[in-house]
Amino acid sequence: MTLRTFLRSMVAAAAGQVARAGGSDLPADFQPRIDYTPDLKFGHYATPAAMELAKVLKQNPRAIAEKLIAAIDVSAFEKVEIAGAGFINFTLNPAQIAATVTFDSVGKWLENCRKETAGEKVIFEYVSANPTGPMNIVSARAASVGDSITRVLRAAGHSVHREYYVNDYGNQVEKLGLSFAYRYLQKFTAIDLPEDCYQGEYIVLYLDRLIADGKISTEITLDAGKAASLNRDQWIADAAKYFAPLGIRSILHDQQTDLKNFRTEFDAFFSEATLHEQGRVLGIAEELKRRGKLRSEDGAQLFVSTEYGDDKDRVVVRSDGRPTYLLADIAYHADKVARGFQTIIDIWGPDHHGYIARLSGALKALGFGEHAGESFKVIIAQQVNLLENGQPVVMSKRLGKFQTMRDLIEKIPVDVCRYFFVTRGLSTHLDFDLTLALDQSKKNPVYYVQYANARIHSIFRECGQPPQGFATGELATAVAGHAERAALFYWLMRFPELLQDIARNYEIQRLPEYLYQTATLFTSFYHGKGNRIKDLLQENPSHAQVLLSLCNLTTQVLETGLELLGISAPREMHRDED
RNA sequence: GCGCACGUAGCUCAGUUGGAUAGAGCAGCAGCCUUCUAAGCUGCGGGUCAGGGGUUCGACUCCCUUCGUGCGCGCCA
Repeated sequence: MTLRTFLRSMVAAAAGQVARAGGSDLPADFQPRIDYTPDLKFGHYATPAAMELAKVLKQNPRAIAEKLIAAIDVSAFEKVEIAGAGFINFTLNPAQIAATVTFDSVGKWLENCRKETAGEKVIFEYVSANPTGPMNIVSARAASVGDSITRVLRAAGHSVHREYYVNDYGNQVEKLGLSFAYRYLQKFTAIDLPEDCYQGEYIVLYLDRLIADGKISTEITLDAGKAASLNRDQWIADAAKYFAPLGIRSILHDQQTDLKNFRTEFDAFFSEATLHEQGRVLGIAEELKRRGKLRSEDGAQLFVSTEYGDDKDRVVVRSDGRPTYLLADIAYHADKVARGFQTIIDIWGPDHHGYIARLSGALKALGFGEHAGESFKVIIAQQVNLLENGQPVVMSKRLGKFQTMRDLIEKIPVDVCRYFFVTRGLSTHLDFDLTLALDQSKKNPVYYVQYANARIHSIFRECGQPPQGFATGELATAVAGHAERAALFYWLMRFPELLQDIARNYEIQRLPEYLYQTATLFTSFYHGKGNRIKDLLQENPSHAQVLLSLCNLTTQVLETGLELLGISAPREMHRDED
């Protein structure tokens, strides 16, 4: 259990009792807030429950706080007191901590805390870059954040399916095939690349690879003579059709490689084309029609998204009978529902926020959200301004001159990239200065966290002690009266609570922040008077053992936390001499 | 024009479903290596939380409004 859960149930029981005595019932789902005190001198946890109850009971908060305390077994605590407008501050005693946190490894502790979570069946979609070119920096941001959130969701007890949607259907696929065809023809003939082709040089690189690998069929293969004599339009049409799936496959393959190198894992890559092939895209239009959510206009079918807060109704079937991208996306999300997911989360790029209303409207129209616990949430990953030497790097996909995710990984260590992306909330635009990231790499916060962990293992090495388990009761007793030890210990006790919070609000940036603070508190303990374990080993061996166990708890939290962020946790680090 | 975001220290950003005195890194200044790693530690300076109004015991947080920035407003994806 977490200490917070322990306190929450205690305060909830007291609040119920006080409310009943005051002649009113609390809402069935009333959960008192349990906050951290702003300073350990106020205690370990605090609750503003009396202020919340004051509204319901129409009584003075401090008077209610008195009654709440009377309903709690105060003798079990070190101290319970009322402060300010009516906060109740709790100072736990070691026996309570020993009884609540009873595990000798952080892994087992988290495993036990998972039982507090009503595990949801979650599908988390992120990155989903078009398979028509290399991934950009926003994809890298979404990859870091999405991957880390899903790891935390799992650690907190949810079942998570990680998915990547592949837009391998429609205009852009044809456009890609055409781009390959023209690039191939250009090798033998002077011909301009049409404007509606992908202009990037990467097409040529992929083409060269296909040629080198002997992947081009004899009907399409060109040589100088054939290029001069062929029916050009016919060849282009055939070649475009031939190259399209090959190009998609090659590009997707590279995207998967990049993601893997970025330590971003997916459980499935979902092909849009399969939905079309199975008739499920137009099928979902029928379903919407049955539900009275389509209307006709100029021969096209429109989804009445205005009923769900959209600016205007949106075309889902064109007048020529072809479905739009929106319809395919509706079918895709309907498929997620059909697969039994209750919580559907997408991370989208910055240019898609106008799209949320129509898609969530469509899900509502199809009945998703009518059952308790069903939710659809879109998180928008805002744009990244890439800077080099303080100057913006121009990113223009059209001109094919854009910074790719691969460039990023090649330039900057994955540990630094992932930490950097995940430290900022997704909803703000962020400046990423490549030069700065490299120049300051030695001072980068991620190294500070890793260094703290390496230091702990250095202690283990120096003391000749392999990491042992930890006994929380003994620790709580040993840290009492030592500012640095206590600050570190009670901070570590929050770890599972933090994961529970992130699993609820998806604010992943709180994890790196927490780990940084953990490193700071550890380092300050490390330098603190009387905390030098190597010396204590002779002077006071039992004391040394307890402090080693505090170190062990710290490293387990750091290593688990870094793992959740996909960042390595080296146990030995050495400075490069420059 | 309409819609959705964002605006916090010189710079980049945190700020727990509204909670006690608004924080960190970088940059700046002053100290600290016979020490389990100085990739470190200690201290200092730095803020009308874009402006104004409202809601309440309490607002960086919620509502309204003004200003600024970004994005979206296709029978493209």
